[in-house]
Amino acid sequence: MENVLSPRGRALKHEAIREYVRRLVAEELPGAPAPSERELVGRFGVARMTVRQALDALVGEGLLERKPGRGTFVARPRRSSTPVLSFTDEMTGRGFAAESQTLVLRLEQAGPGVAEALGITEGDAVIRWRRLRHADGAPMSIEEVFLNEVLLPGFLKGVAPTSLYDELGSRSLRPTWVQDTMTADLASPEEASLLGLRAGAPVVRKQRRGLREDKVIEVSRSTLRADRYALRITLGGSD
Amino acid sequence: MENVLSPRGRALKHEAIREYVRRLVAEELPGAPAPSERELVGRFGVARMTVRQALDALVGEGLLERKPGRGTFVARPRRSSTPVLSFTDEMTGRGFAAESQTLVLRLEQAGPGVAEALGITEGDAVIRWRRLRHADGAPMSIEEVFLNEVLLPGFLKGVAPTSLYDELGSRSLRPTWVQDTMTADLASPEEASLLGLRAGAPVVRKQRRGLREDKVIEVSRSTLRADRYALRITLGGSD
DNA sequence: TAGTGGTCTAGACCACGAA
DNA sequence: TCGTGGTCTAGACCACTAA
Repeated sequence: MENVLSPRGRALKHEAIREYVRRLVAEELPGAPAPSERELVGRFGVARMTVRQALDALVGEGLLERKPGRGTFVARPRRSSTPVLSFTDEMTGRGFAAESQTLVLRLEQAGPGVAEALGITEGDAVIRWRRLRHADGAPMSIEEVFLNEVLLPGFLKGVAPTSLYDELGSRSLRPTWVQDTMTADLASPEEASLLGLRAGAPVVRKQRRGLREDKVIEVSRSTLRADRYALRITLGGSD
Repeated sequence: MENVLSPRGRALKHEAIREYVRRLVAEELPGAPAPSERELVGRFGVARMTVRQALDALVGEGLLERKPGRGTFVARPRRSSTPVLSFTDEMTGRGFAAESQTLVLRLEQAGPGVAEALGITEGDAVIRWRRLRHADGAPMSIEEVFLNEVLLPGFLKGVAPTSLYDELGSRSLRPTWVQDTMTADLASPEEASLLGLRAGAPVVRKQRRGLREDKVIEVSRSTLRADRYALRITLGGSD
């Protein structure tokens, strides 16, 4: 039987089995049994090693767990480290409505600091996007993002997207990991005015480098109201 | 040939091969070739699937990477999320000498907040340990840790350990993951005095729950000088 | 006792990369 | 062309769990 589905050639049996089981199990609760290995051998007419290869992948993903002598079961989702979220995702996740107001959106020449952080040359074109971000209508933070213009042709011509990360995602440029640096400081008069604070109120300063496959996609500086924002992170393994 | 090495019985061939390769490769630089699968088949007199099982484990650990058509090679260490570090580890890693001065170390009854956070009952015995922490001789932070006394019998009788995490490690209670919450604030007069700041200077407040296998080991509150401390974290996948 | 996952064999053909 | 990893077969015996 020939197969022309994937450009690379044949459909792989272990992939077919893996996706079959993934779909079967998608809506099951943790602890529900998955098909046994021998059952899948029968269903797909395949060697047991092939079934095991498929299940190994799902076990590696944390979707399934094996219990020797008992069977294979849907695993409870593993606690994981804090994922990379956009402001919008983060606020939505906390039950707030995220809005934002663009203060600056234009092409500039990269200064030395931004060039260094983005891994480009000083004077190269960068997109600078400064926004005042609200949660449930109240000002929350000032965010200034710098993007490498070369990676984002036509970015300025489109309507300003609501979520930067969604827009990057549509170009397959959503950062998959970030390096954040955070500290505390006092609000400057301008910041205080934008954020509705008195000058000298405490703020969180956050710098971010967003990367994908070791390429810097995004560099940003944010100033957040300390009275409304706490960073919550989970670090460490998943035992 | 009989084998009595492991209490469970036989030595597993794939484990033996895995550890053999791990040792071989331990001191190699990234990019160095690992033995080919067929070479290991010959050396161990074993089926190729068995060799693959051993190598799969090492690939899963990120120690090796396969390059189809070329071979198997030592992988460059994967960038990982920020590990769980003690204050001592963290300062040492940044090139500072870590010291600390105990302000309070005694048994108390858990208040409602601490009891909740530790997952015990209000009034249960907790160890409270408050320290002023220095880096290179200058005050850096005030840290207050609460520990479940039941898990740490005799903790107060011993000499106060330098590193809490080392002490916990010796009892197999070192947290393997932590939930941190951080925000910015202004130093109280007492904090300012201890930290050598003027009152109203910005500080970072960090709350931590340290866990091991879903059991809360440690709860802490720290106040850090914002002018000397920035939190650096890496989040996200490892592509 | 019957079923499960864990381990293991001794082959096979394929696509790919380097020489 | 030759060696590599990727896939796959059709069995086997084992320890363990649950009925």
